[in-house]
Amino acid sequence: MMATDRPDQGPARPQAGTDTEPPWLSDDEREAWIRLVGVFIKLPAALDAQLQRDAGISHFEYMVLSRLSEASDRTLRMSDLAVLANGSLSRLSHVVTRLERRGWVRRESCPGDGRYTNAVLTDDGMAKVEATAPGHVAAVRNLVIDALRPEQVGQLRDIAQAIMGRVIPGAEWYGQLPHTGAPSPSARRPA
Amino acid sequence: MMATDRPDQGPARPQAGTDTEPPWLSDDEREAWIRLVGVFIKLPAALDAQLQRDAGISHFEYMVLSRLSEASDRTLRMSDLAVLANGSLSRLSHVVTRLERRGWVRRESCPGDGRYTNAVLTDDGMAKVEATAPGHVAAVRNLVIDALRPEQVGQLRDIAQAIMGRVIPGAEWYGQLPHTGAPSPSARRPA
DNA sequence: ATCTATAACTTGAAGCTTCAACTAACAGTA
DNA sequence: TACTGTTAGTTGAAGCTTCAAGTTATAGAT
Repeated sequence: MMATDRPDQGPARPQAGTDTEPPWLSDDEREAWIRLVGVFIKLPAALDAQLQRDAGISHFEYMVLSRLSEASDRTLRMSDLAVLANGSLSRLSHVVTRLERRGWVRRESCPGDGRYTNAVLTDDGMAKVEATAPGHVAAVRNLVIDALRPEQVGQLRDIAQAIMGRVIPGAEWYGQLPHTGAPSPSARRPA
Repeated sequence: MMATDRPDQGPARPQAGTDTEPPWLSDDEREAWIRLVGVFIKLPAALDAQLQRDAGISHFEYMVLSRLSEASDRTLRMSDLAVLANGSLSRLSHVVTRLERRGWVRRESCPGDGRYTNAVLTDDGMAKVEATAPGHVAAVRNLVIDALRPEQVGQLRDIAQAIMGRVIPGAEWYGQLPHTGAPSPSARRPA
């Protein structure tokens, strides 16, 4: 079998800019990679399935509601919320429109600086989050946490952190606990 | 702050069927989880971006072409290919239609059992994979492998394997090297 | 032989995300 | 005051995935 029959591995020659790197993945690396691909395809689908079935919302919608519920005054700027929910501003805008129609979120133009828009979680939205959280956490525990030995949880944290450092260059803040780091600044009005 | 303000954590009471489980995630668990969420949202986007920019195909399309290129006679049953590429049969069918239009794949009704359809990689398709693989492997290396210490690669393999065991119950085969396990049986004709 | 059940696959519609404009609001400058 | 540039956010279209329904081909039963 030719080397080119192993396309998950790489070329016979290194890429430009990576002249010191081994060209292919080793068997160990390849195995880890293929399994990681399985995880990042199937796990989101499993989470979406649980949330859709039990609460009629997507995982992204859940994250939006969840992040808002954690914020002071249940309020966050659209652009801050987009970062916290791991989505683009455009995606968030569409989703907030849908959440607004369902009565869980409302938009407010930021007093003092009309360029900013705040998303605010309504009482109904808060109730929705509270009703949905238990099942979601149970799913996370069942699918991920309980599958791991205690020391693997720490390993996963470090590995995920390391990958995020490459995927979003210069984002060591990633995955910081919201109540650990400062909530995104000026969520309500500009300084 | 009420407990319900931490919706990524869980309810004050355990879920049905998990009576012995702690109801919330611990801070360590929560941190690992939030970072994992970042990975499975941002990493696929980064891979898609690289492949789209350099080759004009999605990561799923790449996996389809790649799996076919590894198969004997570059041929795989649609349903087997769907599993190997981590997708639904419906999704695969749509994608193969697009790949057929681009001349990289063709369909063949399985001789001997017309219920099965084989997808076959054309010469153009093979050339496409060979041209695309180097850049893709470089991206995988850059975004994931090189971000990890050697021992973390093995940890990642085990962790991903453990999670897949929960996400796809009874799928310990997951992430097996294609050339290690037998290729999906009767890819070309029924027994 | 026919009839039923089932598995593989396809298809069209609906919904969501992405992408590329486009608008709005403000800061800085003259 | 007007002009320019920048950033936040919105919007519509295009493309992809999902979902449910429909086809086709075969095995098994009568």
